[in-house]
Amino acid sequence: MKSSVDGTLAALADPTRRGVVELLRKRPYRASEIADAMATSRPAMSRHLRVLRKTGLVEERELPEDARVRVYQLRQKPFAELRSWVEEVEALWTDQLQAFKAHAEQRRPRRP
Amino acid sequence: MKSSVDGTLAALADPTRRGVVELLRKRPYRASEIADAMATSRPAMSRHLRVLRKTGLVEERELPEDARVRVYQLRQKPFAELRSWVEEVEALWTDQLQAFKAHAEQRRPRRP
DNA sequence: ACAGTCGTGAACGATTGGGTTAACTATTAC
DNA sequence: GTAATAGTTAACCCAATCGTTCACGACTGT
Repeated sequence: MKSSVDGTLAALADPTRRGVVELLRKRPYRASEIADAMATSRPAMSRHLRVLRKTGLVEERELPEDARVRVYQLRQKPFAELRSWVEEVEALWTDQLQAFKAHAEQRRPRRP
Repeated sequence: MKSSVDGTLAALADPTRRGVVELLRKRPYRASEIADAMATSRPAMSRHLRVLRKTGLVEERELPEDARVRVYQLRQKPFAELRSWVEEVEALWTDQLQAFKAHAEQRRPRRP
């Protein structure tokens, strides 16, 4: 059973791709703009965008007035899934602390 | 400027390490228990735990009654930071959609 | 038709990352 | 004391990944 966040985390692990995500927070950008903004070559960026597409983090559409350019835009679903995964992990802390205290108290410190 | 989440995401990108995190949600475990649970060798797990330690995702402590064993436990801070990063990205969607609609409307479809 | 632009794909090289086995240290048990 | 255990470190191998350059197909403008 592979979690739905595993592709997302792998995609976001790369600093360039994370930069793309942060860029696309503002507004949709075309591929070449993204490459320029991240100071990477277009072939390299093309592959990064492919990864982001396959994991569903971004969505591509065609610009109506110029069929050569592809405009990229964020998709919310993977982020929502990632957030709920993190929240799930975080949810256990109070219990975790209780368990730790309970464990620590039943042990006596060893002598120095 | 490197974000505080970049180490976190890199650490969580590996399935084994993510498995460790999910295991540690329940309670603290000792290193060898973790290795057994993930079905990986102890040296391999040792290195994974080192990564998790350096990024602050886990915390190591010594077992009082046996100084050989190291018990690992989650730390909340990086998860909180990751969650707030995701929330920041998510926060822009309504604006994003508005921007998209505005953009789309000012363009007329090209002729077939 | 021709030149220029947008983006992708392919082939190469370099780097990184994870796994393995084999020492090695520190601690505990006998 | 010696033997056994917990965990890490070191040296090596293999696979995946990222960037580059070059070539290509699709489209646009003139």
